[in-house]
Amino acid sequence: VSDTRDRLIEAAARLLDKGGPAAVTLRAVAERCNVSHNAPYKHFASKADLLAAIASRELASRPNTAEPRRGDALTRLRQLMHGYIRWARARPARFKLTFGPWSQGTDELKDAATAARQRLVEAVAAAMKAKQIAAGDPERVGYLILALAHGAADLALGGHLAAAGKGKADAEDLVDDLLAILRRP
Amino acid sequence: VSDTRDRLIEAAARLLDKGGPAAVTLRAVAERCNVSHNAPYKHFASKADLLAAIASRELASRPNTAEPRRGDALTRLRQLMHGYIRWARARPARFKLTFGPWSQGTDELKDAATAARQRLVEAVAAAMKAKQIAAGDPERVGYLILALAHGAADLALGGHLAAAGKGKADAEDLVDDLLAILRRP
DNA sequence: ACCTGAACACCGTTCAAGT
DNA sequence: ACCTGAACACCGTTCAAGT
Repeated sequence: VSDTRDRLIEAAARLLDKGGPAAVTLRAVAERCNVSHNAPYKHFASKADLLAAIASRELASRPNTAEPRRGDALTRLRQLMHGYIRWARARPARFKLTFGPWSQGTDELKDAATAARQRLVEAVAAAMKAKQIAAGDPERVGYLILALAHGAADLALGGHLAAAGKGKADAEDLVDDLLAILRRP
Repeated sequence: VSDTRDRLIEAAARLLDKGGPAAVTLRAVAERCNVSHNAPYKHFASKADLLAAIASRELASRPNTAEPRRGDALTRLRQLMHGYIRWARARPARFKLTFGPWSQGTDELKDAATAARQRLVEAVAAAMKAKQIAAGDPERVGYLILALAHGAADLALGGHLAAAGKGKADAEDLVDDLLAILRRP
């Protein structure tokens, strides 16, 4: 609602991208918005509250932009997950924050999470209907694919995935592996 | 090597479990070891160094204790991943720290990661040899299973997994789902 | 309703010394 | 080799006050 509030969130998110969690101080955020160092307390109860607002906005906006428009059901599902991984790689600090201890709490964030999950489940159901992957509970299979993409992205960020030699696989490869396995024989 | 060094790491890990990352201050760690508030600097170059030491020790010790002794190859593989998830749930702060920005760096940590990965690949290869899961590259399939377990555990910690109704699945269920899919028909 | 300035307790880090 | 005590700049948070 408040203009300053939005600017504070944006400035904080930008500091997060630039210098990691340690760079996000209320003083630096305030300075970047040309307000006094404790003006943020008029918009957020605490620093944790500001971080939660970033996570909430991120979860609400990110999956929408990554939504593909064309292609068959399986292709759309695949692109949805590749978009998820691309987001994690492009904004690792926001990705970590979104699934950190701030994820509990506000209704705004819960609604965003529900909406994102719903889009995934619909993509899975469409792929099942088109008989491009084996029939089953779309919600359960959706969680399976999401958990894999999330884990692959998180491991990749820490450098725990890129092995040398024949086993070499990046996060996108692992998503494709799972989708290939889920295909009907 | 130094006795004080080990005690500092242990005290820091305990503070991490108790109050999260914010509770780990060098001053609190030092106090708990009955040394002055800057004695840690004689053993670690910085706070980040101390945190990296926790991550390293965690990665080296955890997977060993969770190694199962009995059962067929697929059962051992399953128990290995269930142990991974149990670890994440029991010590969420250590789990997050281990795969945080501290994971890069020391050789000690890289060796620990390599050893843990090797154990997983061997379990996968054994299950393939026993024809309990479809043949393939054990390293690649190992990463697939690890990424799923890791992602399921991380999402579960944030409360992003436990949905109501028919799609309900906890992290262990998702591991079992994947192993079931990987089975030969 | 929104903001400022001073102040408090705390933290990471450094430095000069001590044994 | 390992530790202490004082000091510095910085941070989250609070409070009284201003428009």
